[in-house]
Amino acid sequence: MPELPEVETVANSVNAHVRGQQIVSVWLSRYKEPFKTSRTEMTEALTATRIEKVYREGKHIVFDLHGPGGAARKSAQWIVHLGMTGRLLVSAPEVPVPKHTHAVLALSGGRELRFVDARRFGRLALHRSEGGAGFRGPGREPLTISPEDFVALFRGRKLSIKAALLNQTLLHGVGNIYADESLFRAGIRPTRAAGKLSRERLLRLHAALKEILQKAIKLGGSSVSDYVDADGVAGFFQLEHNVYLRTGEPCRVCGRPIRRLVLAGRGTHYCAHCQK
DNA sequence: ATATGGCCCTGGTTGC
DNA sequence: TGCAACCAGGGCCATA
Repeated sequence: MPELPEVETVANSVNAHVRGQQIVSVWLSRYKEPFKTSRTEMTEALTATRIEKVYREGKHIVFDLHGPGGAARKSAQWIVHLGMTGRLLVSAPEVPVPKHTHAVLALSGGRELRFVDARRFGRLALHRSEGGAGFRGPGREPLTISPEDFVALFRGRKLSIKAALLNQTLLHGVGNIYADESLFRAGIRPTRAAGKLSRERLLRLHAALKEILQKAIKLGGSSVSDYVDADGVAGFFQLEHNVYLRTGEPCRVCGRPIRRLVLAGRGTHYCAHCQK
C-alpha cells in the first residue's frame, strides 16, 4: 500500500513527466468516489491550467496549478490520495485505458496522466489556497520533525505505539509497513502504550523510522500488492522487510518465527524476542 | 479530548 | 477445476 516512500516516488516520477505542461482536457469517471470535490468543479478548475510542480505532503500528492493564460496567481491545487490501490500513470494516448480508471488528464506534451484505483479508497480533491497557503497534511512530517517534537507527540497517550504511528493527525505518511518495520528496528513491541515509552526508546524509534523511510525512498518504495510509479516501475524495499508480511518466517536477527496480531484493525508483525 | 470499531470496495487467496 | 466465501486495509465517521 502506498505510504510515504511510495507516494514520494510517485510524486517525483509524475513531476518529472508533467511539470510545466498544460492540462488540455479532463475526463472523470461517473462514480461518487473517489471525488471529494464535485466532478464539474474539478473539471473546470483543472482544464487549461498549467502544472507548476508535483510534490508529496504526507500521503497526499499535490499538484500546484497556475490559471489559464498566466493571468491568475496560484489559484488551486489538485490533491491526489492513492488510498490502497491508487495509481498515477503517465501514458501515451494509444495505450489502452486500464479498468478502474477514474481520471484522465490530457497534457500539452501529448501524453495522458491517468488515475486508476480498483478499490476506490483513493481520493481526488481540489484545494483552494487562501492567501497563498498551500495544502497541508493533517500531521507532522516524519522526515523533518525534530527529535524533541517527536517525543512530545506521544506524551500522555494511552493507545499502542503501533496505533499512534498510524494516526495521521500525529505523524502523517507512516502506514502499516513502515510502522511495523520501524518498531522492529527500534526493538519496540507494537503493543506498548505510546505514552509509557521512555524518551530514549522514542528517540530510537524516531531515528529508526527516518532511516527506514530514507532507505525505502532510495529503493523506490515497497511493491507489495500492485504498487508502481508513474512509469509502471516497481520498487525494491519489500526485499528489505524484516517483519512485514513475514508471519511464521524466521527473524533475520534471532531466527525465531515472526508473529502476527491485529492492532488498530491492522495486521501487525513483530519478533517477540527482538522487540520488548 | 481521546480512543475504538465498523464501513467502504475489489482482487487475490483459500477452501470445499 | 470451478466457484463462493473470506480477507486485506487508509481514512472517515459514529460511538463510548
